[in-house]
Amino acid sequence: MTAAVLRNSQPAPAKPARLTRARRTVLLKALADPRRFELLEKIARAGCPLGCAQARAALPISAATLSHHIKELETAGLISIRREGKFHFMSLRPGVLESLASTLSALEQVPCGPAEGQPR
Amino acid sequence: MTAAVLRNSQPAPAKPARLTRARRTVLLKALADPRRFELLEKIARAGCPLGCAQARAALPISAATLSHHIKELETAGLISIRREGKFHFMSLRPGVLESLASTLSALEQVPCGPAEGQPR
DNA sequence: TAATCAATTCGATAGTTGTCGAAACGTCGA
DNA sequence: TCGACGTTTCGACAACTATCGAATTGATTA
Repeated sequence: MTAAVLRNSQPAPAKPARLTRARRTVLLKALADPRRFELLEKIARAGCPLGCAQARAALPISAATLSHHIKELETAGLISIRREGKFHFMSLRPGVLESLASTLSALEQVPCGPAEGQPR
Repeated sequence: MTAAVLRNSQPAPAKPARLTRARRTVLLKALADPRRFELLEKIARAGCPLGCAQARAALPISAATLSHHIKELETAGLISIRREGKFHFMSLRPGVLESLASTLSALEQVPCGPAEGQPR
């Protein structure tokens, strides 16, 4: 926990590898499906690599659909999969969400117009 | 201008109003279309409220499509529109992208496993 | 080798959505 | 009041995608 907190307490000084437009779109599309996001949440929250069976148990979808979503997340570069025999374990790829988040935040830095707070 | 700078210089101390799942999905869907994102970028970068005509000039789409995208962005709560006579001016709604960004970043705070940096 | 199990792929389907042209609506100026 | 213009709505269409059951692949075990 301390390590995580430390990593977090440094204000992440804006180096998360700028995203191309195409990549940004791919990421956003991958995240825009609610079930897929939920899956990603499970993977992220698990901390340790998550097995497909566990994912399966957590989501009310068929194996085929789960496989589809996993492939999407992997293709988008959001997760990586370690394949061990017939089991596959998924883990969050570090830094990717960070990059996207900072891309989004960057848009908020309005350079000029102060008035449009409540245009009402 | 000073007001905006001030508001911006405070580091937005991490309470950007937690998003519900539904809202998060709506936002992600709204951002996941490349043209719509581009439009949002234009609005954000313009600083001052952007007229439809300017948006129109900047994007290679028909008026109908533009209107559609504008509605999507407004429905998602990403922009607000000031309607003055026959002209409409769009501006970024402050804080929304921030909320989403922090939601995404929050997923990266792995609680336990520090080792899966490169599962290789 | 055969059976079993995990995961993927295939084929199909339903729902969503980005796009446009045409028509409609609202506002402004003549 | 009329016409011009900016924006929206309507209707339609094409492309995409989430979903599933069934068939397949690949690995483990009997």
